[in-house]
Amino acid sequence: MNFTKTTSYSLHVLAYMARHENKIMSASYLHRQLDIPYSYLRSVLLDLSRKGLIMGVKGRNGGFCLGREKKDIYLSEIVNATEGIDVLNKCIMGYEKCPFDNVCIFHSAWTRMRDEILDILENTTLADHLNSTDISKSNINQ
Amino acid sequence: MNFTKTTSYSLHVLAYMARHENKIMSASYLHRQLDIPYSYLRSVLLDLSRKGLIMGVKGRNGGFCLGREKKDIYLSEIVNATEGIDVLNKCIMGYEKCPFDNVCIFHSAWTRMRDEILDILENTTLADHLNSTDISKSNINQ
DNA sequence: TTAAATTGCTATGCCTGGGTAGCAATTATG
DNA sequence: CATAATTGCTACCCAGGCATAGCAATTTAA
Ligand code: FES
Ligand code: FES
Repeated sequence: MNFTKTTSYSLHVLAYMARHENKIMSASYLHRQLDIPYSYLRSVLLDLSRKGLIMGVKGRNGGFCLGREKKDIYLSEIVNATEGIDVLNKCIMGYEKCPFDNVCIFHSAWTRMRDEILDILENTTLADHLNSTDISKSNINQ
Repeated sequence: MNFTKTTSYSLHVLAYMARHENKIMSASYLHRQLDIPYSYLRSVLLDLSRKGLIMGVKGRNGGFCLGREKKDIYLSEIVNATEGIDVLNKCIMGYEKCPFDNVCIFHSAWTRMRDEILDILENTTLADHLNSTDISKSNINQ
């Protein structure tokens, strides 16, 4: 009923990196700053790195930084890299051909919200995001 | 990002039963009518039965019928019996204190939709549902 | 009486999201 | 050089949603 934790973690990490640009941050540092389980954070970072959203720097004093400028990273790409943006194209009720003739009782509320979220994801970059919200100190679910 | 299949199955079964009230329907009959995998349908029905939403009748020609009058079964009870209605109280981004001060970028779209869905769930009975939608022949996801 | 159809119940399996752990390779520091 | 800190990578574990299969008990039909 909401984004996966992996997506949430990724958005947090990338937003944090955007806020402190040009700084190389290690997994252990990010772990301390964002309260994301270390081992899992490692695998999330590896994944984001493989997908080009961040760039890994090996060796002592190594770490990660944004793979592109923050004004060129759209939130939709992040969601796509984790759970895939298709989650938003599914009918809330599990129907196959939802958006068309097959209208359930939740249909209107669901599609309206879906369109709004999609619009936000596709038109907000990390740079925009910095100006609109403040998620520096996380209180993410455990 | 949407209701579980179990919830969807349950809503379908109960809506179908409401439409044909006072008729005892076996699992295999419902399976044929609603295209829900037989074995899984069995366990869903057992669960709904244990929770009192439907009533099981044993023996040949046995089956299930609504546990209460259709005007006394609210959709929220059904969702509660399957995945729990709490899914709707979480921040879409994984924040802890969503509805209060901690506002993420999706907050407005998310809470608006959430309130609408909750309102529908808590104020719609199976009887109301019959008058508003038609989900008799399902094309549910496999 | 025997067989068929049914629910009640339990055990099992698969897949995915979330999470842990460890090892090799790389780089900086003492 | 030796050690510490780091990423890259892989293997593994666990829980829950989804699904299958089978057995016992009950009831009806032939
Ligand atoms: S038919 Fe898909 S949300 Fe209603
Ligand atoms: S703070 Fe995220 S949806 Fe409310």
